[in-house]
Amino acid sequence: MGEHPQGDQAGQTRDRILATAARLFSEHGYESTPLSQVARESQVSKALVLWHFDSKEKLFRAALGRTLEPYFIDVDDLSGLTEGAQIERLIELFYEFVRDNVYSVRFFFGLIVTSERRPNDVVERVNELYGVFRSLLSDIIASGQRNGRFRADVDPRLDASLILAALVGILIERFMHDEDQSTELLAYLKQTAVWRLID
Amino acid sequence: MGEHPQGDQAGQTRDRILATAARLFSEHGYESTPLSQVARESQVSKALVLWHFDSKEKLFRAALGRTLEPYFIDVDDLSGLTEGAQIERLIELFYEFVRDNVYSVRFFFGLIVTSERRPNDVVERVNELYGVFRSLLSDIIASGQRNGRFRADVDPRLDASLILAALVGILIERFMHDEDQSTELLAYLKQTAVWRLID
DNA sequence: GTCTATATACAGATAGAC
DNA sequence: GTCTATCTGTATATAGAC
Repeated sequence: MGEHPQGDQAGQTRDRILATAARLFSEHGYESTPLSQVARESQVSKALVLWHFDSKEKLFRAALGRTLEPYFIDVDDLSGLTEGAQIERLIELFYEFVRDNVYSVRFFFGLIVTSERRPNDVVERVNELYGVFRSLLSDIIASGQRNGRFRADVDPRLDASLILAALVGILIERFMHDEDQSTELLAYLKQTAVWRLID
Repeated sequence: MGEHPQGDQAGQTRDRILATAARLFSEHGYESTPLSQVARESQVSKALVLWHFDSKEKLFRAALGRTLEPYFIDVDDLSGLTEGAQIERLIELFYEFVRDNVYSVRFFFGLIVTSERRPNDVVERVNELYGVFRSLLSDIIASGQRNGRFRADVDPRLDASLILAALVGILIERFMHDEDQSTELLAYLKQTAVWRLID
């Protein structure tokens, strides 16, 4: 497993440090989170933190992994729905996912945007999820076109990307205004995204 | 003006420091930009930097102001165009603006997203520009509706917000993939944004 | 206005006892 | 595994000469 073999009671302390670090890095960023704070809030000494993780850099990597754990999309029962309803459902899922992970989503956005300390694995993981989502949307649109429910002159791939872009934009607006009319905008997106495909 | 009265040759050195600081803060962020680097690249001593700006915090504020200077939208000759063409032009203007200010736009995004050290004046300024843009779009759509060129069942305000959200989303995708098919997506947005209004 | 030299604080990391 | 004490580097900021 880790760098150090572990005794009977597993990595209790190590785990507590990791959880604290993940939270603090997410909230304040790498540079603004001293090891002393991680240690204090984990109720251990700095030395112990470093004994477990060797360096701040490695602690950060480990914390990233922890933060990425809940990152998956649980695509449930879309099968019974029409293409239009499937798209609406996917938009809802995306939004719910973000709502449930505001802190870390915000954190990863920060990581990517500020461009410094941008671990490839993180970017890849986020891209991967983004890709899954886009493929799903794209496939649904193409399917709708095949059985004549959607107009034939839209590009499924581009349309999927556009819906996703709009979602991300709405998300960003939420970050800026903290709690505003973004739900209204989301409802409007659901409405028009599908509606545009049908006419 | 500033805290210190200035001699004949104006604030040459002060200005050079400010420009350097604005660049470095934009590129590397506040925490990762030591005063020593600002001093070195400005070819002055650390002490002089602090003599001019009193503290790193104040230097940062001053640099923010400098970075915000080019932030305005030059809305040229939209009068001769149809509503559809006006919308396309606005989308182009937004994109060009971002392209010409990648570093600082990225920087401000980072500031807002990471939530720490988020000066109110910056957020307000960005919001202001965002608002101007949205109002313009909204007015154009409403105008198009009045003279029957656009369908009546869209909400101008929400539609404007949605277009803007999509633009921001495309921008973010650019940040993630550095140079990709975002121009293709932009073209698609221009096409569908208008096209959706006409049908 | 501009410098060198210094004060002071705190960061990450190590040594070694228990 | 966990601690206290310490090392070492570097950060912001100040003092005081020029």
